[in-house]
Amino acid sequence: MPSSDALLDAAAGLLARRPAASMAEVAAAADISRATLFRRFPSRGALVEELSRRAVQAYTAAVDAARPEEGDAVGALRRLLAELARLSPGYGLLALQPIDELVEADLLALATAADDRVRRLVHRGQEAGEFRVDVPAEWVVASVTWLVVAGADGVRLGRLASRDVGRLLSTTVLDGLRRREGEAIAGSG
Amino acid sequence: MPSSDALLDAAAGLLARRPAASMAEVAAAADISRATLFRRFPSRGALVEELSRRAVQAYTAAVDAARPEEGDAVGALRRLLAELARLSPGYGLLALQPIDELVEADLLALATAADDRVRRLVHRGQEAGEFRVDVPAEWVVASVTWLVVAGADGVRLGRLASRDVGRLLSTTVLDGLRRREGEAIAGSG
DNA sequence: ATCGTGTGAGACGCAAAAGTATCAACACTG
DNA sequence: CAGTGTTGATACTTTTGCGTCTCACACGAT
Repeated sequence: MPSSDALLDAAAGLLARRPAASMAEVAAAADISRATLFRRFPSRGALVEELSRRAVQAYTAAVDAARPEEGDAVGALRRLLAELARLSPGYGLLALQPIDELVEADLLALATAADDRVRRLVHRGQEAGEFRVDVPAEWVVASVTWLVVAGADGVRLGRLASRDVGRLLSTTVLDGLRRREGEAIAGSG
Repeated sequence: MPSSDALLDAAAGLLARRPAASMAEVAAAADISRATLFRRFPSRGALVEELSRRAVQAYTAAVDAARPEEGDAVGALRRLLAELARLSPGYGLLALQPIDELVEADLLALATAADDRVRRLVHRGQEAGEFRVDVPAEWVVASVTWLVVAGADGVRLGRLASRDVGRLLSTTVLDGLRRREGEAIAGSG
């Protein structure tokens, strides 16, 4: 009898890999019977909604924990990446992939609000001269999101050590964004 | 009556967002009737196989065009990123997401071979002293793959200009990988 | 005008999956 | 022991999607 957390973790892991998996497969992955699965979640939609909710909450919690408004922008971004790397192995943000239009409006608003805090962090760093100004904040949000997915995927496939992901995330994101003294900024050619 | 290309583009766009979409939805997205869709592809499996084939071939063609074995590693990687950025808007590699075990073995082999060429390019750059050695080639492959997805997604959502994607890809990947003279390499802390 | 081709609309059978209901087994509690 | 509650197994109905088929219509070529 796995706890509700273990059930959701197993379901997230399976559905991230195979979004079309049936409720029977989900139940098998969680080591419970199909009947019990339907007792906990009255429908498939309710299950994926709960999964989306957890993913968005984990993302929001990571942004909260990073305190993106405090200190210098480089340090704040580094804290954020560390938080995001922490939650990626296991089930991570993979459930965020199909977060297009189907999810509940309040969840979308939560995710958007967290994205906005990251955007403001980038703008703050640009105004302070820490970040290059020819990299749009939107690209930072998008690349961070998908690089977290890249890390989780690499770990899942056994091609990346999970303890390395945080460092690699920081390297890739920060080195492409940080502005160095005396370095010319390339134009858009 | 959309051409076969237009049909496949529409199908790829939909299935990348919603891998569980039904054939009826695919037909609607391509603006043809369900009957016609089945006339062109005898089964759903045949459709997704064709989609996977196209995606893998586009990826392989991009690697070919970049000539990763020629010239210095930085330039070669820059060429590769430019090629990948070119194919991303439209439908890109999104169809590669569910390339886990379901696809045909020959396609998987093709994709793996192209990945290997990229890995060798990274190793070559590391041995030549152009790239830092504390970033595993596996991370480069994974991050490039998903950053291409990030670019395509940003363009699709209207948040990124497609002509900027190539430059941003280069900035993010190369600045995190290139080794600079006189710069200390951070340990894994 | 008529033939051939491709298309959309719709109905059909079939299988798989969703969701519901029942029952027996087991654990925990007093 | 009696009572309560959760689970698994199983059978069942309903829904959904796949794949096939037929038919009518539009179109171009002859």
